[in-house]
Amino acid sequence: MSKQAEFAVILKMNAMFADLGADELQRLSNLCHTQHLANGEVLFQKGDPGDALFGVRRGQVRIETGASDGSRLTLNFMGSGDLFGEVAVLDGQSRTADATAGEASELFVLRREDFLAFLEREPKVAIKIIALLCQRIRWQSERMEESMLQPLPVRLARRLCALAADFGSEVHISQEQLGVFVGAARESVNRQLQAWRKEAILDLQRGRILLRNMTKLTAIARNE
Amino acid sequence: MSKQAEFAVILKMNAMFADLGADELQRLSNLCHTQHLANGEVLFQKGDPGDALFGVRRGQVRIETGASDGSRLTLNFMGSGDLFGEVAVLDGQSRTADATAGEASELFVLRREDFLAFLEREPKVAIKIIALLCQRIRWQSERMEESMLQPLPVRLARRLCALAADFGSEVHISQEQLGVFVGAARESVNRQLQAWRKEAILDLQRGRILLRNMTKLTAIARNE
DNA sequence: GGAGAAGTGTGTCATAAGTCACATAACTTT
DNA sequence: AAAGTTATGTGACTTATGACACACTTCTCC
Repeated sequence: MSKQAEFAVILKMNAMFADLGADELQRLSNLCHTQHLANGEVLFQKGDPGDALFGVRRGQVRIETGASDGSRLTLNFMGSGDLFGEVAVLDGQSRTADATAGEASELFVLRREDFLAFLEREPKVAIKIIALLCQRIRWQSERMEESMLQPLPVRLARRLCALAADFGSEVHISQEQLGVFVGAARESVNRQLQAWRKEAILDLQRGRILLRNMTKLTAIARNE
Repeated sequence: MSKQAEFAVILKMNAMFADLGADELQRLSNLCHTQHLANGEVLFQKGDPGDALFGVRRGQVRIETGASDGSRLTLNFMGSGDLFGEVAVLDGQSRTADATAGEASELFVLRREDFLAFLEREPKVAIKIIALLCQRIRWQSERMEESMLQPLPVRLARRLCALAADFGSEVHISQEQLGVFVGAARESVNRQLQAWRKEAILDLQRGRILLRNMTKLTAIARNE
């Protein structure tokens, strides 16, 4: 499968472009480039000009925001097939968060200038974009509540459930990363995981978490 | 000034429609209705169908989200001239937050069906809407960081500064409301305010806060 | 295979905030 | 003006979590 066709599939999967016609999709896909990232490499930082949209071909990219004091909060975790940077590509303003490769990755890149030119040629797409943006706004609000009003066990359970949906019952992530992910200290994460291990909800290995009892975990995620 | 003309001014002020032509604006304004709310009356709740956009003609409306356990977090505080419900009116999905009148209020109402019909007639406006939505997304991200990564004094100072910008140095709000506003217990708010009073940063009265030293307050808001 | 690095397990302690329980104080209503 | 209601002030206690410190276990690389 050509690079372009692969990108078209990613676009199609991502709701933003889900109901574009095959022809529109193909013309859009033809505009893409690719880019490689080493593990830990920074793709962009807060404040950088937002001049492209990215799709993950393989690998993993963390979207995170850092407070001035160094505490970080991971907003999202993009895996194969995920798109990000839609906002920056539309309005061209600077990035609101940092993006770092969580492992060696390859990305599809759709540059702003190319995308805008496309939108100009195909105004019907603009209408669909509005719906996507609304969806994004809603998603953000939910995320907001989740991360601040809920206690750590709930946040942690939710993250694990979300990761399980992407990667199956064997989640490959360090406790440190998981800590950053839910906005908590590594030690706190560890203690909670230990407690759950004693309840046979999961098992722990170096850099890996094996989810044993998703039923209980989702119950915790729903806040009992 | 007619009701419609007044609504047109509000629309014009609110960036969403800032660069619409006077003619477009007028046709849009003609679609509005008005609605009255008593103090404490609920305009809509999370989950209600999102079938309208609102503009505050006079009064005050709180946009807040409630966790299941009853803890609440006020996301925004809409005063005269503010618009809200743009997202729901565009995608028609259910409300993501609650809206309650903070005092007796009068609202402009623009119904979804009317608005969509308008957009269909004037496709150029759709493009401008995209920019607004992007802006909204960015604003939300900032809000998110503010409210969760910062300690209470910082959040409180920021809110007071924001309120001061709207209402001057005499902010008319109860400590209870302020607590809901920054997502903290009333008592904690009180203790912090007391501490600031001892430092001559502000003065307290029943239902009222007098800001004495905005310099220090903004310093705290910037996290020292 | 030895040295170091990276990840993990756990104890102790400090601290910010929430909760509860009142005591006032200030407005409202009758 | 008496009674009730709402807003505020404050102390005592609890709890969740972060911070530090350190032991122990894998992995990796020379």
